[in-house]
Amino acid sequence: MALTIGQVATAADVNIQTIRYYERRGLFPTPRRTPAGYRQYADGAVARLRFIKHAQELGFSLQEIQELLGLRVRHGAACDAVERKTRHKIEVVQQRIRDLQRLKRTLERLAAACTARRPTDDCPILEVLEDHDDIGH
Amino acid sequence: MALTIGQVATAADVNIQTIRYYERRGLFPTPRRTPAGYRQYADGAVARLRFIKHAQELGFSLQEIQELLGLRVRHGAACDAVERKTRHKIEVVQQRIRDLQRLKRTLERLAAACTARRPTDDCPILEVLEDHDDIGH
DNA sequence: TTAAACCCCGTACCATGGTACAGTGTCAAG
DNA sequence: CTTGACACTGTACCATGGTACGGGGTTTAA
Repeated sequence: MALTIGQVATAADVNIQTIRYYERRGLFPTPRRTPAGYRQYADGAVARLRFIKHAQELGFSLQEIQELLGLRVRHGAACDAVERKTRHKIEVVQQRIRDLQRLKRTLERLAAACTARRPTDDCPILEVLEDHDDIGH
Repeated sequence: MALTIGQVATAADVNIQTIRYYERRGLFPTPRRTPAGYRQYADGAVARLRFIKHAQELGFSLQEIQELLGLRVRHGAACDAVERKTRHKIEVVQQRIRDLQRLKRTLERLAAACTARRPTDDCPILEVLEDHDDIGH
């Protein structure tokens, strides 16, 4: 069951142009074509697009996403490299989570101060930086 | 102790042009000027820049950062609005944390499969995504 | 008092991640 | 056998977040 680019675009809720753009960028495999030159996709294409969208929302660039998608286990080959990349990504993600948690705590303190009608510093959000500066970059 | 734009830029490790760009965008307060028109900054400017850089790494746009920096409690007035905004930001941050935690689990599963040297199907990341897709937006 | 090093402003340019448009070809229903 | 919806390519354009450049004034230290 081959899908046209339009069907894939609709299913994944992206623009047709975006799919072609990804193809040009190398994020998307070049699909088979009909004799007339129409692209033909399998169902997996939709999942791939959804993955890309999701990873983008999480702050990964297309370049990084391309790397993520490239991490596949091919019969033992290059498995070490794949694992190293993955573990590095995990570190980065973990650090981002920690930072966001710190920001959340700061915001919660601010909200609490607000409820108590206690005036805050000029810019309480900057507190998030205390003892924080050069961790993890 | 007033700092020149160049000193601030060096201390915060950003480009001078970037500071002026932030000023134009309204992210950065317009500083006092010397008679010759040179910008004069206080120490706080460096912290502010570092916060901006940091928040960007966490995936906030300059627009969002501007909103974050604007959150403060001013003698009772407009307190409700600030609290509402702050709680909304907390939601946003919490959702981002959840998304990243899910991604981390995904990556961990991939790394584990890799360690086991069990060659999986074409794209293990996609597989793990199947039960991942439309949660939480 | 002059050269280096800094600052000013305005404008142009860059990368990323798309999105639109023009001109053309294809397919399927009436 | 035509009309409308869709596809193709190529190129131009958009927003965001900067960065560089040109043409000028200022400060500082030899």
